[in-house]
Amino acid sequence: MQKRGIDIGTSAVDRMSVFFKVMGDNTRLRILMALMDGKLCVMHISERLGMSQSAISHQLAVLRQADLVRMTRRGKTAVYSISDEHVRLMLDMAMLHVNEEKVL
Amino acid sequence: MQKRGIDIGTSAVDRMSVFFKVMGDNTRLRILMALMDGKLCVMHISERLGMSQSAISHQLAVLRQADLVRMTRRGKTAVYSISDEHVRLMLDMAMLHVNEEKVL
DNA sequence: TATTCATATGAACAAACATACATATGAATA
DNA sequence: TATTCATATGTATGTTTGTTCATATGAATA
Repeated sequence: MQKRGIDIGTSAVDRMSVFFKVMGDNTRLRILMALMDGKLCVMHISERLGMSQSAISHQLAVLRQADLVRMTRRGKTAVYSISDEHVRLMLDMAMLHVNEEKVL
Repeated sequence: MQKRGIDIGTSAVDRMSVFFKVMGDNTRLRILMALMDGKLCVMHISERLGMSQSAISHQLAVLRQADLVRMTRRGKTAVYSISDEHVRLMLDMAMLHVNEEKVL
């Protein structure tokens, strides 16, 4: 039977599909893009995307689990940032891909 | 309200999330990985993945719509191949990403 | 310690999805 | 043209998923 859902993949392809699946949600991707400009706390993200604190927090949990973002505390607020340069690179590349003119 | 599902995105982020969403399914990703080695017809893919012809065909339709694969006819058989070098590159990069040691 | 502020989490629900099964299409050949 | 082979497609179904609402956690301050 086929694995579905976001879970701990074992094989490389499993891990890849989890990675893409996590990226493949509009809200999560918009969160990541917002974080491309710099660290942000949950409230700011939720204001920026015009979405509830809860919705954002849930998606941040998914991004955290997938190790696409990191969290650090500054007093009461949780500050989120892009996890590493690989993620940045993938986002940049995907951006290029979707903007490229389809030749052929 | 939030867009969900695989549809024709309009903004760059929309198109990106569609791109990642299409990649983010185990079956579709395995199809793509199989095609990395060269062109394949539907039957061969379905044998290789151990899945029904119907399931594969449905997913190929999704991949085709997203322009991740191309189809050409050879007599009765439909031959599928990776659409372009961008897709290859993304797959290679994702592979590297999931295999990299996490050094904080 | 009690309160407040920021975030996280649990449960529930509607929407979206992947697959199976049955059937249709469509190209090649008899 | 009738048949066959390879693929595509429609429908149904169980599962997954994103959001909301309500509530819990947990750090800082009074």
